[in-house]
Amino acid sequence: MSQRPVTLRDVAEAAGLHISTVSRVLSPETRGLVNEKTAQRIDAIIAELGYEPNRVARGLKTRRSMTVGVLINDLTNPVFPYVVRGIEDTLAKSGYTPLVANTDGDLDRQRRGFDALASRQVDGFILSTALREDPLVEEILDKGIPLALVVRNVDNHRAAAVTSDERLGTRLAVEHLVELGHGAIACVSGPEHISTGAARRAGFEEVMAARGLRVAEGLVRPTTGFTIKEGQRVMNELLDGGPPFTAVVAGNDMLAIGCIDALKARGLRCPEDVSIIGFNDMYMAGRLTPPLTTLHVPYYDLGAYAADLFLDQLAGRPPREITVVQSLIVRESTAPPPVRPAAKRPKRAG
Amino acid sequence: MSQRPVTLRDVAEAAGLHISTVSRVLSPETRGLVNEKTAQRIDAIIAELGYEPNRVARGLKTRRSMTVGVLINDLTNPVFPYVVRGIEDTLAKSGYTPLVANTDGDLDRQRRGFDALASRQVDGFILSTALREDPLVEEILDKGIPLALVVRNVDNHRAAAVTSDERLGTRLAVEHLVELGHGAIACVSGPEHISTGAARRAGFEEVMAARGLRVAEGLVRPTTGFTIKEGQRVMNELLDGGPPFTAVVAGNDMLAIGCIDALKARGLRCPEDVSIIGFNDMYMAGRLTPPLTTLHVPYYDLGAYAADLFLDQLAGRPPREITVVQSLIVRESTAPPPVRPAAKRPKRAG
DNA sequence: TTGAAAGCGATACCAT
DNA sequence: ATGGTATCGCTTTCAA
Repeated sequence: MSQRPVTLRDVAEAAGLHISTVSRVLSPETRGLVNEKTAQRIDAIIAELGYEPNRVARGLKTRRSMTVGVLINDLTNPVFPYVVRGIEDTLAKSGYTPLVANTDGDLDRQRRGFDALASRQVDGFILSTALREDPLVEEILDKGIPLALVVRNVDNHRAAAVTSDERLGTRLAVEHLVELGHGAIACVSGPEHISTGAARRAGFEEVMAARGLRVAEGLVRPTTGFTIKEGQRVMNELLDGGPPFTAVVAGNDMLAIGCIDALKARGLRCPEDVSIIGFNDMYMAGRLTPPLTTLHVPYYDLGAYAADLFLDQLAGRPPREITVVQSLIVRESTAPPPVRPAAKRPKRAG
Repeated sequence: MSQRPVTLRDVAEAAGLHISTVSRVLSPETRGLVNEKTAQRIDAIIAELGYEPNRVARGLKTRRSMTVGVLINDLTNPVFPYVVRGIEDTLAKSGYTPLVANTDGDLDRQRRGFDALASRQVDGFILSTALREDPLVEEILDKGIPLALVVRNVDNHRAAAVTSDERLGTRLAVEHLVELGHGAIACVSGPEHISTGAARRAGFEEVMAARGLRVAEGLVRPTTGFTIKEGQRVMNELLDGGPPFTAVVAGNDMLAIGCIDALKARGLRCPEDVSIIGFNDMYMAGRLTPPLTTLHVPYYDLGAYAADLFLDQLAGRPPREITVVQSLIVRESTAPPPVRPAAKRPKRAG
């Protein structure tokens, strides 16, 4: 800001009152202490002068910055902006502002982001970056700093967290495929050190077992990241060497896209030869080729609830966990299996 | 933060020195004033105690919060996260942190966002929300607050701004279509009160004129928003009543998608019946059906440059403008025109 | 080279 | 109901 902004002192002088009286008017809790008439007079002067409280100065005294540090893996991954919006909108209702930093899933960047935000005196953190075992989460918890996890959870469940029901999602996914007639289903499941990856894989195995469906050795393939490239790589492995299958449950939409790419590269078609189902229902998923069948995850709500959990802790309430439902969105990447079981490891097309 | 954090005073006491000496060590400019030996001793103690400066307190004194308010139309629009990342990465190098708020293109929300950030003592603003005539921009400028515009510019060019070369983009778009053999080209151009919308429309008309191509009355259609819905609406109008055309330059990818939707709804095909080209090369544009021919805009760079311009002003340098190039990405939504000129307003399919 | 003290803008406790 | 004053954590000018 450039022009010297108007301060409490300016208002006090204009009102011919002491600065502390003016201060009292500002806060709802203390406003009752001052004569209603003078209070209103001060209100008028504040409006006239266009006074805006300096929240930084206030924070220095109250030890509350009214800001929340938000660490996000990657804002350019289209699901996270929804999380951030949910956080932002909910926080705003309580006068809080999120400070968002990207980590790129990089520990160094995460550290720097954390430090930068901490030195800005954020009142706590919301993280979408948790690993199943996460030193940063432990550190924050140990320091007694308010924390809410969103999307990804830690294994020890020490922290407040909002996640979506992966069990439900995988069940819906598998049942959908089974209903279409699939029996040999593969799982390209995402990183094992991240709760969503592990939960989707575990859920898959559980549900398959519960339905009495055998999962052939080698049909469950974790990846090293939720990326198109990993989807391609693992799908190629599956097609090259694994047992036959007619459908795959992918750990998220990016992996699903990668799987489809790998299929296409060999002249195989989705869903005619192999059905593929993803997770996230990410932006434009319904407009891809083919439109993706996927599990919708309400990311905005995840963010909103995470903000709630965060605010809860500031109010002294104990941490708790919230789980939101996933819902199946059937589009065109899934269909009945081919009559002659597909994906019989054809040689590379051409 | 919960545990009482270690302060400068703690460090000073531990060192048996005065707080101001310790303070001097912290800042590169004043560090020279203190005995190198004691400076190093203080460094050690700082490390040992895990002292982190309280930037809020520092800001109160220096009147620099080292934060920048960033107002974004809509973070869930996949181009803006790239802008934000560019801003964030560049700002970080100078120790600045962006505070991001969404406006939803809503004036009220914009005001609230601005106020919230201003009261947090941001050192200035970066806006992606500018209208061609924008009261908020004027206000910020009039107050002498550092400001950089990104993506969208104001007509009076008073502010520092980073935009992409719409003229170049439209030229590339039109030339591409002309080379394919199109002559009757429509323009679904986006809102006129936003610089990108207006510039793309103006560029279109200019380039068409320069190539000696007549644009039939009614083939240039501004929209009220950069949305799929608007694309559909206007494309329907075009197909219902306008003169014949074989291609359309859409104001952005969302509009292009809407156009394609409208086409499909009538049993018309893109690109066989009508070629469509968009702007932005947004996330997944290459994986839509059909993959979109579009103008790539380097949004990350736009954000990075905007941060540079912002920092420039803090350093007292005068505002300037930067323009970055757009590049044509040819995919599958454009093709030679049909032999029998398409889009002859067929009755609604069915 | 280091110490002392004022002050950034606000809050909150103690007095009156 | 209002005023006075210390203080939050740090920077910075002035002294020593």
